[in-house]
Amino acid sequence: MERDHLDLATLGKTDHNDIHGSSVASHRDNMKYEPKDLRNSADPAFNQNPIDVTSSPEREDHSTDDEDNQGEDAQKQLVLYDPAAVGAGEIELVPDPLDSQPRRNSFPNYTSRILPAVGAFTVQCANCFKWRLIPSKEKYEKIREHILEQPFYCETAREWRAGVSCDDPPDLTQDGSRLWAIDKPNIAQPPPGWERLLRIRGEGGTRFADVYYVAPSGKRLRSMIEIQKYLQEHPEYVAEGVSMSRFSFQIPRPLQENYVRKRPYRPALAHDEDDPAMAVKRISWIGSDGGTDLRLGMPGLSAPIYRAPLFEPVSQSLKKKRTPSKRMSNTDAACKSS
DNA sequence: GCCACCGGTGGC
DNA sequence: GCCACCGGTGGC
Repeated sequence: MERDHLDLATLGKTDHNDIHGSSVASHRDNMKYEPKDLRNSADPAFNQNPIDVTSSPEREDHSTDDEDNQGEDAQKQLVLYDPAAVGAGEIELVPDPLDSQPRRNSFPNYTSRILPAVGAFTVQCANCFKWRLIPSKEKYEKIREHILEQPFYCETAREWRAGVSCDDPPDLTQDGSRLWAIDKPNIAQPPPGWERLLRIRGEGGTRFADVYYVAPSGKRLRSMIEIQKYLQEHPEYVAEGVSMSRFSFQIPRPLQENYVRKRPYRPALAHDEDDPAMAVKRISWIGSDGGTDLRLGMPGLSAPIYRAPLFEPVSQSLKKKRTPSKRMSNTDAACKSS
């Protein structure tokens, strides 16, 4: 059985003490795209999620134990789910026809199968941690855009669901019947007339998903550079106020470990490329690990459609891990991983 | 021929 | 490990 659907969820819990909402600047409105700048930008839309999101399904349903620690895990999450596994009718929202369109991959290494698609959008209440379904992709994007400064609460959902409160049961739980992934916070809404498409890749691939922007003309753009070129070629959009800061190609992160195949070891060319012995080692290492560990059809624990429990702790945020002084050399990494 | 989907690669 | 970019290609 294959998943053919996926839910998007936003984890809304924030540590209120950490909110300095005024920092969302509207700089970067020029056309010049400089990736280096983006990495160091204060614009959250271009930065790594600054706060860890550890999936905590057990915590989600009993909100008693240390919520203080949960406080800093304020982000958004995507939920991937298989409607066939959860039963029809539990989730009636069909957020986006484009995203929900059944897709089939055709790559040689894959048996033809349905690719996951976003099936619903959900956000976690910053107060009770319960998940609330968001009725549309547009609404979800709107909430996501300012989730750090404007946390989501169950009461927020009253806009489309009268009287809902933290006392109501959650709309969704991380019960293992869906795939969950972490979304990035504070991604700008696409400009009017544009669409931001998230395409989930098949399991066992080299990356989890791709983001495309679809211009009003229908043109699909897949990188900031392409956006920049397109805007330069179509100054009418710039005149309308479309700027680079309205785009982000950040993808969510799957909560399921091993959904994405690990990248094979990359030799440290700078250190050993002069050493013939090391060169041989490199070749043999790559050769021995170059197989396709696709992990497709990995049996679940109970029924075929269900999978092993999904909610391993997610890796720390990049920001924490990306401490240059702590990075292992590639040689060390090779030793560790073998 | 187009394009959606995927892998490779360089950089941090 | 993660991100960003982009080339390749099978299926339509």
